Amino acid sequence: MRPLIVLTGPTAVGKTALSIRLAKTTGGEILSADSMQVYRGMDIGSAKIRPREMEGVPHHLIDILDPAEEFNVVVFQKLCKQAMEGIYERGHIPILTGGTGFYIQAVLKDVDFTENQENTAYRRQLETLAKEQGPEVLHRRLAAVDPASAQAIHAHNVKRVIRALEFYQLTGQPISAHNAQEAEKEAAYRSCYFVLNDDREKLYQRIEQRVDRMLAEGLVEEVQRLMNQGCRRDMVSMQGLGYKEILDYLAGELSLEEAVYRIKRDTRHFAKRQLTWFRREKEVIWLNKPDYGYDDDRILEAMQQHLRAAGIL
RNA sequence: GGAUGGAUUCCCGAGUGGCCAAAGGGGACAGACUGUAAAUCUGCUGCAAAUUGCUUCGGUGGUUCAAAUCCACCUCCAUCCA
Repeated sequence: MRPLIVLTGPTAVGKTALSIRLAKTTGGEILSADSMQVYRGMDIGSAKIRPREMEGVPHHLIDILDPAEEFNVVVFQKLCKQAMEGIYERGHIPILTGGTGFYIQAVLKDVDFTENQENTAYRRQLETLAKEQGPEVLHRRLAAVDPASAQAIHAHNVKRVIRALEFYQLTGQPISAHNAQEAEKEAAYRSCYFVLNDDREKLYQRIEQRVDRMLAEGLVEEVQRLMNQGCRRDMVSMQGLGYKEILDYLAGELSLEEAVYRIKRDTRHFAKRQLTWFRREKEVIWLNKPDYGYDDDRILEAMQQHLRAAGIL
């Protein structure tokens, strides 16, 4: 199996800085597993690494799309696999860095999304149905064709109910069966899955500070610029934390103070969700910063030990 | 100094004699997640190993079978009059 290093963790723990050092010591190239840093012009709010901070380490999947373009796991997986081929050809080790656990899973386990396309028209139809007649209608429909999914997905979770219905409509098979099958997959690479973490309190402090810094660096101006380019709230890119709230502020629907409060709060919530995801993933190697005295040298050393044990170095 | 209004569980805020460990919201915490994932959704939140018990609604003391709810005094806050 080919080698793959994963370095992830909740937002604002300090993944980026560590990833550069890791890349330099392992001769790796970085693949960004981030749903927002793919977009050009979204730099401040997505905490994107600056070119000079890359220190010559090649980065992939950053600045590859316009904010008006759609992005999702399938696109990510495809682009990521492509980029990895190039990295292997160069004899380097790919380092998957970023906070989107779902994307990491898609690559690491090589989850199969290919057997169906998305059906936008059918989706829209279901969406309006849910809006007009309530989410239970869709859920009942799902129960009729795929009881296992109906059981597993809460009726209020319209997005996932729709996806399950769409899958059935496209393939004639229940998505629950497909998911169960994919869930059994093991890692498709010789890998180490590192999760950098910190005490919750510290993490929340870092989040607050980072949001304040974003404002000071001109987040409002950045969003204003995107708005002038025609970015609107219903775009996938504008669902990003910091973007949707500032957009509301610029539309006069929120005071700046309220917008900032929400960005901080929702980023905390997000960090919690990330942690929940990583806890569920098996085989992850937790790197708690306080355990290493907040010393990146020591963390790096521990990572190298794991990499050697796994036969990656 | 006087008048009036207020003090509720982490926060905001309902509750005016029993159906109140106390609505609702927020936060915190926990979880789900296989084509929007920085999205979407769920659970839980006084303590104690039970449908049981214990401690809570500014403080103290009373009335009552029964008080967060009524009475007295006290403390603090707000507004108004001096």
